[in-house]
Amino acid sequence: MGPDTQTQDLQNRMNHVRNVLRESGLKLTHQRLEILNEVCKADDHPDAETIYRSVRERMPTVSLDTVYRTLWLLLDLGLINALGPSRERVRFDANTEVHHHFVCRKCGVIHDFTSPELDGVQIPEAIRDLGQGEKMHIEVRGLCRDCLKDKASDC
Amino acid sequence: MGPDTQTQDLQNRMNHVRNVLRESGLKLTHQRLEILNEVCKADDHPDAETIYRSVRERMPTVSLDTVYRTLWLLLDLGLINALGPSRERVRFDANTEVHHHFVCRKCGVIHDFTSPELDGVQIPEAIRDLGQGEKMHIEVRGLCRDCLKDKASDC
DNA sequence: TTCCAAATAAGAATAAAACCTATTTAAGAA
DNA sequence: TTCTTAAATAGGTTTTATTCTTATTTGGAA
Ligand SMILES: [Mn+2]
Ligand SMILES: [Mn+2]
Ligand SMILES: [Zn+2]
Ligand SMILES: [Zn+2]
Repeated sequence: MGPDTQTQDLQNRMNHVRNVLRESGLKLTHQRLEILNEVCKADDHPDAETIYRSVRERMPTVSLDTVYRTLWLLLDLGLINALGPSRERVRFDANTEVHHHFVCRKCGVIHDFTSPELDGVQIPEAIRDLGQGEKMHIEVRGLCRDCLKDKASDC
Repeated sequence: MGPDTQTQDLQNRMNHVRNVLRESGLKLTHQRLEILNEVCKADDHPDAETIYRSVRERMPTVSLDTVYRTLWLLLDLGLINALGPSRERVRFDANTEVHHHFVCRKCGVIHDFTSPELDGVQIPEAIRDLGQGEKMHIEVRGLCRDCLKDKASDC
């Protein structure tokens, strides 16, 4: 993928986000566009502080709070992803049998599940180039039954 | 699994940990055994604070710091697992194509990878009972090339 | 029983993320 | 264009999960 294609991609991306924001009745602020631009340019999974520092080069008065708010907003809109669950503390699991987790994105409850298909999944060969794989974590995120019920009764 | 089997299981578990600690030249303190007991009894993925409160009922002078140190120790020994961000901040990813992550447990670097097998994995039916699955996160944890090299040169 | 490295308790420190509020601004209406 | 206002921001403060510091205690070997 050449630099032209990449630039084109970024343009498309920016336009798409502009549309989503507009359709959601959200304002297209300079801050949001700069932050979006930075997170789209990065391919190394930056944290909020790193994005903050980059944005500040072009926009010295931007606040860290705005960076956080904007990133959570883009996440809610499904325009970016987050690694390592936010607002969560570490939780411990003494169950060492093979099993996986369903994590509720609203209340944070974690349920175990097993699944013949997933239980059999092995660490793929492809990661040999990246390092030595030790453990695989498979996690499904969504809304638990209780939170679905709460949402339904909000009408 | 009846209550007797469960008690038996817990006993086996405790004995196993006693052996691992002894073999590693670590002390079998009352605190460690109480904390281990609590984390093994729980099946709801408790956080450190919750374990702390439970342990404190039987051992009122235990400190939160000891709970944390013990849980990280058990984790290092491979006797329990951790869910969520340990010592890590949230990181963002604007790449919305289907892909997965290799996370180095030492330096925290995150690399993308794709794998025909994993890319095809769907959210299993089994979680219907638990709620509405929205996204699947597959993550391989291990040591990256650089950290492997560092470890080798430590000799 | 004695001894000491390892472990702990208690309190202080750190830092990621959220909160508060006065001020600014995007964007629709006039 | 100017006016209007709810939404968004800046900057400072607060919260809180986790780690650090240090004086004291203790497990376990001799
Ligand atoms: Mn589990
Ligand atoms: Mn990625
Ligand atoms: Zn929930
Ligand atoms: Zn590494």
